Amino acid sequence: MPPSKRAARKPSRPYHHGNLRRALLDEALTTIRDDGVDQLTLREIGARVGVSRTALYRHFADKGALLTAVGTEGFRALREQLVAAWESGGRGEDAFRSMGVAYVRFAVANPAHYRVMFGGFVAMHVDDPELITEGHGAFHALVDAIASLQRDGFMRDDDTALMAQHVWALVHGVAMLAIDGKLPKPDGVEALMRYAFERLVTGIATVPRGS
Amino acid sequence: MPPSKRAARKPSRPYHHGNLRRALLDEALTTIRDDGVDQLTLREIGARVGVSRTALYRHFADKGALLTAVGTEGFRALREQLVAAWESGGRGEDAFRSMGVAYVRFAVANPAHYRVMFGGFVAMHVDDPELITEGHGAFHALVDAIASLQRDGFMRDDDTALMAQHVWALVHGVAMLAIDGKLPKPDGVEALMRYAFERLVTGIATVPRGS
DNA sequence: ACCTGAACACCGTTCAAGT
DNA sequence: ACCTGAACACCGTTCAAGT
Repeated sequence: MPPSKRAARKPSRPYHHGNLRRALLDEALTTIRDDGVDQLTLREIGARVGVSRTALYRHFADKGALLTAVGTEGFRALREQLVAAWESGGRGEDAFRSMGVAYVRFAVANPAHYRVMFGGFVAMHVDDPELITEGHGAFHALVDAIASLQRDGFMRDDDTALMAQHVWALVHGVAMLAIDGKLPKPDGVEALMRYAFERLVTGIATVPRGS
Repeated sequence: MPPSKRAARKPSRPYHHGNLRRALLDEALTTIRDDGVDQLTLREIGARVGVSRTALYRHFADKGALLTAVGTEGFRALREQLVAAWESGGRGEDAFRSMGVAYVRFAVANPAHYRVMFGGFVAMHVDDPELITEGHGAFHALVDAIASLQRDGFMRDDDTALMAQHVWALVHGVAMLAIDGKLPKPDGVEALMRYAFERLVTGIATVPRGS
């Protein structure tokens, strides 16, 4: 085979990637979504992107760093969807419920990605500052909404962070049960969301709603 | 080296294990507890038990089957602790809270084991009948307690399974946040448990308790 | 700076062979 | 039946070398 045209076209950028980091990350996300996280091999991503097995180490210290970046992107996307649900829902009690639905939907729509974020893979660098920042960001979307509902008198005047942890635990639990397939098909997720969020709101609202 | 005495002692059982399956499983549990699940290699367990690398395949079809057995044992242990908490707590509202505490404590005491049970490792055989049976068993401890509280008029007369899923989601969520280290040290877990179970009971009790 | 191929030390699993 | 060593096809990571 003769050398390809593209190799000769731009000598100042001799290799074929302007943004290899981005390409590798996208490929990793695709692989995780389609095949699951344990099908993710550095060699395969390299091959798919059209690059040597070791080129990845120019952009990520190791496999853990790549997974950390994947998790970071996940928290960013999750926060965006939570904020969107809160704002487009009118920032009231209904919007709060919409946030919960958005949270669970994110996990159900991206189960493997969600698992990387919360799966506790030892390979992941849990102390990475960017990961922590984005994780806090997603949590803060919840804190902000609760604080707003407290200000408007809809929710109990308990410690906001504690309330947010309580809510987070519930939506996280529902999400995990859903993606683990532990809920009855086909409507188990929807049914549990409706029930759980109703009982949640009853538990933390200012005025207890009866039945 | 001359052949050891033990080799000659009992020709009818020529090798050195009466219950290799049990020994392998125990070694796997120890490794998972001490070093985490991704340090678990079949070769290493074999070596630790004093057996060839491939002897394991006589008792487990593959690594996934071993992990499945580990998960199964976990669900059995969890159920035992839930039932113990419920019964020794007097089968009332306090006992219900004790079950929640017992659940979270199990996860916190055995984080790696708990993660195998719920981590969604693709390697695990999620369709294994024993795993499913034990998983259902643990869940049923919750269902039974709730049904009892409903009978005694303490809890709302909603669908018992749905209520149990709601409770399960919350304790599971609290447990996951705890073992992921996402709660403030050193008392974040205890504080959240107190708050979350209080609000949970308020949400699902017959008579709404005020503040 | 960025990328490469070869090499190293692993891993799960298979298989023919021993007792 | 149960166990063994050798072999196979992988994997993450390192490293000297190329442009």
